[in-house]
Amino acid sequence: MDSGLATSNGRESRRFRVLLPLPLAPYDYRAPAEGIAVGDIVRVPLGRRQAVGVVWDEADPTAAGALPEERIKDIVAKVDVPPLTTPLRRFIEWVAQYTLSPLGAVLRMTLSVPAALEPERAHRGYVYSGTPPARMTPARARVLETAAAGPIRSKAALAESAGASAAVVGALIDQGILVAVAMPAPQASAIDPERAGPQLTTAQRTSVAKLLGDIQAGGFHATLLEGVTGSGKTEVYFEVIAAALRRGRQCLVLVPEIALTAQWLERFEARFGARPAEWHSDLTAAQRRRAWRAVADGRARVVVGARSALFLPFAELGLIVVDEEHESSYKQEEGVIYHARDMAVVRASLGEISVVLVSATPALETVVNAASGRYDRLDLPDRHGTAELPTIAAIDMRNERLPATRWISAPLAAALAENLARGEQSMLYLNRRGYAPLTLCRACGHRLACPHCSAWLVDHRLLGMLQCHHCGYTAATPIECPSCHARESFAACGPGVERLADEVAALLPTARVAVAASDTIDTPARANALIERIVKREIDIVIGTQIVAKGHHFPMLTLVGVVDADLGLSGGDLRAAERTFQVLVQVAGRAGRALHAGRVLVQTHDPRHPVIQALLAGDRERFLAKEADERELHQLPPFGRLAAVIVSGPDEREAAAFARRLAQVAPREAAGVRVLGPAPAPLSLLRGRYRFRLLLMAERGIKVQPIIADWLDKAPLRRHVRVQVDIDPYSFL
DNA sequence: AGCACGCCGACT
DNA sequence: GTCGGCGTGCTC
Repeated sequence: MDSGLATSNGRESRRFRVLLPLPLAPYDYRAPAEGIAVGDIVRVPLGRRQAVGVVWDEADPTAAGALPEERIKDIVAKVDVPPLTTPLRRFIEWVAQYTLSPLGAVLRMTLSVPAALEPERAHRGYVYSGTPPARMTPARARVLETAAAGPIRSKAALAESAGASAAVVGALIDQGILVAVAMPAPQASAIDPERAGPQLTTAQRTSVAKLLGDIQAGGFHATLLEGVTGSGKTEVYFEVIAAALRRGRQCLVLVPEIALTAQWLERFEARFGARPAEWHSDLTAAQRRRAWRAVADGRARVVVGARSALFLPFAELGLIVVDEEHESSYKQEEGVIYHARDMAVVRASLGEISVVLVSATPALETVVNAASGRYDRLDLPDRHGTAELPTIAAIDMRNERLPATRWISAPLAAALAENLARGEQSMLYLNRRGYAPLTLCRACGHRLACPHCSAWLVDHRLLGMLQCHHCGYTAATPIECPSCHARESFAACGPGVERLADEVAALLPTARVAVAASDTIDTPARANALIERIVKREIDIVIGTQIVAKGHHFPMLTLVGVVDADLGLSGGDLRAAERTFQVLVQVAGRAGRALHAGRVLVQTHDPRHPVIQALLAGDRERFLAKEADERELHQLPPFGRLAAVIVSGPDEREAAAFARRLAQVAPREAAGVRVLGPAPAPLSLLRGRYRFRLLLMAERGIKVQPIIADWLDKAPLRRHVRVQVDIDPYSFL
């Protein structure tokens, strides 16, 4: 097609659709006949400002509704960054249509670092010109000495190593005593795939051979790599990474929680001689900028990152690994709502590359996909020979009759005491942060709730405040009851890990106790420090939330107590049983193996529950089979499709009215689709917005996105009311 | 997302 | 009389 146009200056030009990282459709811009291509990142005028966008495709100026030439503006400039690859652009389109999000909103996840698109500031170092300053001071002397002697340093580094302020260095620069020279960009340490890997077991070699075959053959391959902790899954996928690197491709390793990857990074460095690039929310602005650019221009050969790393602009991605693929933190719950594991498979498919899903307890969806042949499946048996699972026993809490302020049963307390006497370590697992999940007034029964959410405020005594776990609202504990004004009338209800620590201290005063929850173990350094203390046996009892469930194995940890196995089994979440089973298996896996047999005690009010039964029997296959039957019977994922439509607004009645309006125009059942609701969402008030949920259930083969799009078109939005679509919802909160 | 325009309350 | 609150609408 000839899209050449005559412009005012008589030269040929072309018209492109440019996608901006905004919730807008692509806009048309004019470009010179040469020099701009699809995929390029460009700066364009937008209103009275400029924006950066991506040349998405060629525009057709003759199409119906096309803007007249005089309304089209010129592309200002090409940004000096490699263009987005075709697979990435197709991926962005795919995610947008799948999640029913505006294309630009998805692009925004790729162009997430505006600063990385600015021209790279030359790294400048400063050297001594040889001319001493008119006035010499001790600080100046130190700076000049440092500048003359050592390697070329930046302004900040010079000040730091000379023990002078930046102002001293700045003055010397201004006077021309120190002169700027270009510094070579800091060289990324080279990841070396040729270093010798560890000796592999026969089972590992078999798995490696299959995965290397996929890499060599090229094209899309999805593989589930399954095996318990210690079976050597990581070594297997490290070999696959090495193979992809040798073929000149970049690799992406997705991990659920970056705070816990310290050990992983060490293992990676031991294998490849250098660290991978990291991508997660805790990066500083400068780190983020550097990482984005390194990924885009191909210097970052391996990236380990949280789910958002999936949208990074890889220049030549050749392999994706999704570690702990069953983890629910792969589900993004805000903005563009997506599941990073599933989108990783899509990304691999569009890029025609391999994806490896890794887990000791794979998600039911993944197991079903493997069984149906969509994914290949590799199994690693326990490398320690016979799978020596710890002995698991249930404690029936209905027989224990504990007072309302105690949660550790007599048998568990006895086991803890015994372990302490033997000098062995124990772990208590309770998935509840803080001291107590609820605070109420003894005088009038008033419960302290979050003003913005329908949730109780959690008492955090270590932080000395009340906190809402849904919106982060914090408040001091009031002195008097806001309802009846009684003083000192508050009672803490229920246990959190902090309160459990008090109970342990009362039961076993000599025990050294550590509490591990995401609010105290929030950085890799802190996680490391705790692990160190446990390994050095400075701690007798670790009390933790699910952050203790995975990762390190402690040989002297021989007892795990699951304080409340029923927590999480209730609550109407279709994956509750599955998740509880997974975390219980992982927690149980912490219990020692080497010299000492591990023991797991599970406190439950429902020892007959299939999850508890399957856990006691150590029979995951049976559990999964039962769970699959159950879901198939009810046409639930992965045997049917679900989508949630969440209506929210600051006015409860307006939001409810709109939700009812949506229900009135809901698609008919005849299409193989059913709509339930609206019902108040389980967190009916979140961050000051009232929320109502409609649930769409469809048969497996039905494409729900066009149905939902048509549906939402029938009910024009009212102001202040917002509609969110969650395809394949996980959390029902 | 910005950034304008626009229409109602407390102040140099 | 203005400064400024954020509601509404537009950007090729």
